[in-house]
Order: sequence, then C-alpha cells, then structure tokens
Amino acid sequence: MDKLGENLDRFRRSCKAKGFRLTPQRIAIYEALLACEHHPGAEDISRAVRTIYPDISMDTVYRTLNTFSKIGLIHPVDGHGRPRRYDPIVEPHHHFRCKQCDRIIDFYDERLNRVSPPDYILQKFTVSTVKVTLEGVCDQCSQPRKSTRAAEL
Amino acid sequence: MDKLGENLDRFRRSCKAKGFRLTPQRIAIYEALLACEHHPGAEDISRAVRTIYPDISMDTVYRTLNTFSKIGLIHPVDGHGRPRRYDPIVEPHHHFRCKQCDRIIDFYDERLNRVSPPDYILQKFTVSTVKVTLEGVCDQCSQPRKSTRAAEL
DNA sequence: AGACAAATAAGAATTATTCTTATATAATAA
DNA sequence: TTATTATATAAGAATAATTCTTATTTGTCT
Ligand SMILES: [Mn+2]
Ligand SMILES: [Mn+2]
Ligand SMILES: [Zn+2]
Ligand SMILES: [Zn+2]
Repeated sequence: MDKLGENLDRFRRSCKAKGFRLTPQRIAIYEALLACEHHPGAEDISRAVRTIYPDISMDTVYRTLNTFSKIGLIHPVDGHGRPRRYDPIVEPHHHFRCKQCDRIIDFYDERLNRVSPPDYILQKFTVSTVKVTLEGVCDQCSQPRKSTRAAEL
Repeated sequence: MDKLGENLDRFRRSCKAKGFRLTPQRIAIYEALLACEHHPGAEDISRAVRTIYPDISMDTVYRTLNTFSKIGLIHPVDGHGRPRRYDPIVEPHHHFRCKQCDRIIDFYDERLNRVSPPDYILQKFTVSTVKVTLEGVCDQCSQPRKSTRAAEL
C-alpha cells in the first residue's frame, strides 16, 4: 500500500476505534491535510475542502481539527502570532520556520531525535515531548530577488 | 549592581539607543515583566501595572510589548492556543511547559545550548535560533491532590 | 427501513490583538 | 524655564481567530 493509502487507513481505523463517525467532511479534511504542504491553517483547509463541499463551515473545520488533534491523528503547530497550523505527520521530525515567508519546513535528523533534557529536569517533571525548532530565513527568501530578475541586475 | 538594577539599566540604555522615550508606562511594564514569573501575558502585565497606573490601556500594553520585542529587550513566547506570553530573560535558556497548568518554567543547560541542526539544513537555510522546548506535566500537577489533603488520603 | 446519538451549517458570541483619533507628554533647544 | 514638536497614550472601534448555540441532517446500528 502506498503512503497515502496507509495514512487514510490509519485515519479510518482511528475513527472507528474512538467511535467517531466517518463523515465525508472528516475524510475531506484529512485528505486536505495530507495534500497541503508546509502545515496548513484552518483557512487553507477550508479553502481546499470547499472545492468539493462548498458548504463546509469554518466551525466544522475547527471542530474536526480539534478532534483529530485530541486523538493524535495530527499535531497542532504554533502559529507565532498568526493562525494555528496543523501537521498530519505524526512520526518524529523537526521544523524549520522561515521568519520571512512563514513556511514551516520538515526535516528528519536522528541526532535531534535523541536530544534529551538534563536529569534534574526529568526527575522533577514528566516530560512527554521534546521539540527542537529552528528559525531563520529559508533558501527562497534569501535569494537576491527572483532568479530571472537577478540576471538583469 | 544587582540583577534588577542591571536589567533596568540595560532597558534604559536600549530605549535611549533606539530613540524611544522613557515613559512611566514603559518603565512600569518592563518592571512588571521582570517581577512576574512564568512568563506573563498581556493581561497579567496590565493587571500588575494597573495597581500603579489605573488608566493604562491594553493598547499601550500590547504596543509596548511589541516595541520591546522588536528591539530584543524581551522575547515573545508562544501561547499554544492561549494568549501570547513574554520573556524578559534574553540570555540563552530553555523552557518546560506544563500541559495541565500552563506554567512555563525556565531551565539552563549547556548541552542543550549546543544542540545544532544537521549540515544539510545549515547549508540551505540561515538558521538564527535553535529552540528546545519540553512539554509534559509539572511537579505540582503530578502530585496526588494538594499536599495537605494527601496526608488524609 | 427506522431509531437515535452524533455531526453539521449558520451565524452569533467571545477573545486576543490591532487600528484610529484626539489628547498628553518626554525630549530637546531657545 | 518655557516653548516646540515628534512621539506616546487612552479610549474605544475594528478586525481576526476561534468557539458556542441551536436547529437540522446524517452515519451507524438494528
Ligand atoms: Mn511537520
Ligand atoms: Mn524563559
Ligand atoms: Zn522564506
Ligand atoms: Zn503543572
């Protein structure tokens, strides 16, 4: 089975397991999450789903994203002052966020997966997640204007 | 000079250097930031400052916090769906966030300061900050009820 | 097919933050 | 010290993101 199929299958099983109904809206929202790159926000999801279900309400989008988050199907990603975004990839990975274009780019690194808090923290707190997040300027934004224009200057 | 004095001095110099006026509101807001533990939000700051300046407006609080952030006097801290919070400590340090009580607790660790992204990321992106954030349940919240009650049970 | 709990659409409500504008004031210089 | 002026402020309107309320619809299980 391909990656998309795997994800959809996990989605169906998660819903069943938790007693959630398999509605067309939920399926469309989950598919939109998988299709969108760079961690879509509720507005992105709504826009994508509207092409198929023009009457989808923002409330359903938000409610569904919250439901998915609660059962661990997706992870909410901080919006840094902008609207919250969502990540359909729940396997361990890390994020680079461009301060200029606000893209959030995934990357995978074993070394970072193994970053661990100091012992005195582990003794005091129950640590469930360790997140490493990079911020800076992405390759696209650090290029001197558009590549076509750059030749002219 | 003590730590508080040092901070206030740096604050005065930063304002001067950037040509910002040293208003009573700004001083009070900065002092409130230093006094509050666990990374206050705009509402916390407003409440603290109101005891001295009852007429401080939310707009001034937000505007001032934004100004301070821009000149690097403080750092905004993600609110995870709740209101944004602010950190008057700009020296390198790390955060543990309790998912239950929402406290954000500082800790210092040299090893985590040195966490570095993989080379292929550094080649592609200009990385300006690396944040390690822990989430979980804090010592207070994981205690079985209140300590006084615990003895009874 | 029928029953029913759960999900939805629509739009009101709430919350956090920013904007607008008229007034006040910190900094600077006469 | 006072006058000048650009900057900061208070007040409240406006905006944006998210949640809530309610009446209706629809999956799921007989
Ligand atoms: Mn991701
Ligand atoms: Mn801190
Ligand atoms: Zn970029
Ligand atoms: Zn706690």
